Amino acid sequence: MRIVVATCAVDYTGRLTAHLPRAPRVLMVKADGSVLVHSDGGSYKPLNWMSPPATLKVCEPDEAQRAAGATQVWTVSATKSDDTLVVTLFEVEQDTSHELGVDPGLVKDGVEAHLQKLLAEQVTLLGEGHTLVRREYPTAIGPVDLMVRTPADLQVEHDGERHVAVEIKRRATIDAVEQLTRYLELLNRDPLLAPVRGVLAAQTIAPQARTLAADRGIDCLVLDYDAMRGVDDPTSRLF
Amino acid sequence: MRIVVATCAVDYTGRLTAHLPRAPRVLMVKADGSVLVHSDGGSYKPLNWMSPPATLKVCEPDEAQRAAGATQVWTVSATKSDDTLVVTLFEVEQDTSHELGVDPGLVKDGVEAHLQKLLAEQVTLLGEGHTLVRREYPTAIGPVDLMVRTPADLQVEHDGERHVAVEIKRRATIDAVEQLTRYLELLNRDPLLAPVRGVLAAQTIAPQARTLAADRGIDCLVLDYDAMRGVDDPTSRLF
DNA sequence: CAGTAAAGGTCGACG
DNA sequence: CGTCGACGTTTACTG
Repeated sequence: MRIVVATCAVDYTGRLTAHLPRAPRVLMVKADGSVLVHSDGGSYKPLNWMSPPATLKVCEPDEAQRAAGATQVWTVSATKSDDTLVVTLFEVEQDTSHELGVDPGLVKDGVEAHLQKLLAEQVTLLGEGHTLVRREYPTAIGPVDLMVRTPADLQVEHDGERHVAVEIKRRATIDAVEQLTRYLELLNRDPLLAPVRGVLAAQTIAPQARTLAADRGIDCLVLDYDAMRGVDDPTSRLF
Repeated sequence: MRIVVATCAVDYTGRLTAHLPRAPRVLMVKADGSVLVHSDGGSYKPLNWMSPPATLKVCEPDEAQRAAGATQVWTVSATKSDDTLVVTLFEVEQDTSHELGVDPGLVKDGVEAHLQKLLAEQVTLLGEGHTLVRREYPTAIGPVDLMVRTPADLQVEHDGERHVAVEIKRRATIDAVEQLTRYLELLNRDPLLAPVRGVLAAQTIAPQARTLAADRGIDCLVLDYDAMRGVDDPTSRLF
């Protein structure tokens, strides 16, 4: 990993063209040749970058560039496409290299997977007496997030419904409704399951998704992640 | 901007929980308190990060952490949420700070999209007094790049024309003329818009396209990308 | 390797 | 300020 702090101008050509005027910035060159151009603000996304795999070639500035004060010109080329990033360096404040080695990697606990696990444990959020059949219930077109059994005493109320198929999202959009619709069509052909009700469960549900769901007879369930996590284990989430 | 190269372990708690085991990494602390944790591979996305606005608090390591070799503990807290990033530092190889100032900002966009944006801002290139109705003006068959209003005093000159529909291309071919023709046919049925003039705007216009456009009563406008970009920000182009 | 869904998405436009 | 949609999306997973 090479870290350069310098005044620079950057030009990117690829899917689009982009230009960064001359200003002080931080450049990171990773072991695979990828390059990141960061400023002192914004979020984690660099102002400009080159994705790996890529190769960096350092050139001497030409006459005009040298006249403008340029000291180095980097040409970063993508290996698989013809994307190029040209970095013209002026005053270089720092230029250091470090051997980091391969990172052991991130251990993370996802959101949708976690919501699925929590709702599987708190399946009565779908209604008193409901019981989990299984998570990732397999169908020909993919697994349904949750398959749930409707208790006998509620089957009458719910027009004979015997099962509930649940699609879980962090943020539900129309796509989620379409997805669940496809599952329901398939599941309702299964005499061992039908009739199957559909429930779209999410932390937030887009208005259009809600409308489409209503139109399709699919129920919506808004999930309170923090509350569900709290029920799960109030002490487990200090760190 | 503070840049630290150090062996560290990272714990994130927020929408999800994530953990990075002890390893050498690069830490960037931006002026707004945001923090990026980078390894020597992957793409531009950090292994872990904290989005601005955030505050960084440096703590002394506790007994157990010190016993493990920790020298510093950073607690980065989001201002608006309760997300926290805890960075435990061990061997510190480098720790430098740099004053970068506010970045002049990125000039970016796909060429066609950029041309659209520029022409939207410099809509008087279509004629003095013209004003933008909107970009991506929606129609049943897709959005028109620009919808522009003809000033009242020019409507007479232009045979009562009230609006201009603009199709923008980097390089205009016959296809672009056909596309614009379809839009115009539709738009001219709208009593709130009609009569609508068509303008094909591009960096280069193929001779056949120019001929067909003339035949259809569509005007051609050659765009000077660099000049338009120069008007947009005359100081931004060193190269 | 390709296709698809998720992302602590991020970012910008629009109402 | 929230919502919506695109992104040089990137990333993870699955067949």
